[in-house]
Amino acid sequence: MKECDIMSAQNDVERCEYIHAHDEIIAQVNQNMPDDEILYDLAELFKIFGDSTRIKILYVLFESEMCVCDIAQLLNMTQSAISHQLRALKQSKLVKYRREGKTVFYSLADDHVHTIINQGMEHLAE
Amino acid sequence: MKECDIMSAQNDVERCEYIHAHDEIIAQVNQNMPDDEILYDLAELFKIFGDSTRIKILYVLFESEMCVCDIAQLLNMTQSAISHQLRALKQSKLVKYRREGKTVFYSLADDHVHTIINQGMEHLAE
DNA sequence: CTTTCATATGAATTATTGTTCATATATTAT
DNA sequence: ATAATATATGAACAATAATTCATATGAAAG
Repeated sequence: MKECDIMSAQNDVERCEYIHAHDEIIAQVNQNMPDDEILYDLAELFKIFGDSTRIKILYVLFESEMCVCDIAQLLNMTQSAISHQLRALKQSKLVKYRREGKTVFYSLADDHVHTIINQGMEHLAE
Repeated sequence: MKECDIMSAQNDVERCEYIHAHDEIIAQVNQNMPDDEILYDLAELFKIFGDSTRIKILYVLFESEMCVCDIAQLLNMTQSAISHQLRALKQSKLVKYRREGKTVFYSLADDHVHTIINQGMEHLAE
């Protein structure tokens, strides 16, 4: 398969008879749609909020910074499970941590977490 | 295994020697933590945002209501894939729809979608 | 330096999820 | 009725992800 065939194959989607969206709208979509890479990252970020264990961890951290073991006990889960999830939260920069001897204290990284979760809650409440 | 064993087994989590969180904090966490069912629903909601195809659909709908086929063409995906994802968005009440003959037009349900996505974008930008 | 405690991590397993394919439903036109 | 078009949906498959288990790392104490 030649390169140009790959490109044209990409455009070989089923088409409906009438396109309802006007050219103006299509132009606006193309203009305002962020790059694929950014949209991918955005989805990855929301994926992090899409697990009840991580949501619970964030709720715990709303109250105070806390060490891994305390979080595990509060949520009645294993240290390993919590540690794995904290890693995900850390990689998304939703939590930060500081070490104090053997203990590692985690806390919320910034205020977007609050806003995002609150908006989610509001949406559910409707 | 007796019932009471199941109950007590639940509390048989590894414990660290020192609990750092003070009683006051633990009480606050227990008080402010929503019910498990709500936290589960919240995670389910964010799961919907956690897929780039659905994010793209939402971005398209930022511009205008649109029919399934137009969305499929704009995103260069099959009608079936888009329809499946629209169902997920519909079930989470993130989009609504109206029928006009053979065509079904989808649009954003409320403004939480904007806020949530914007906050996500802001977080990424930091 | 060895032991102990808190945390992190790799591998395996199980569960979930997105897309495709085939087909069903719904609406309009012939 | 029948055909044609737009959308929806069930089943299968492939890809991801959460938890567990075993073990590694890192820090403090003996």
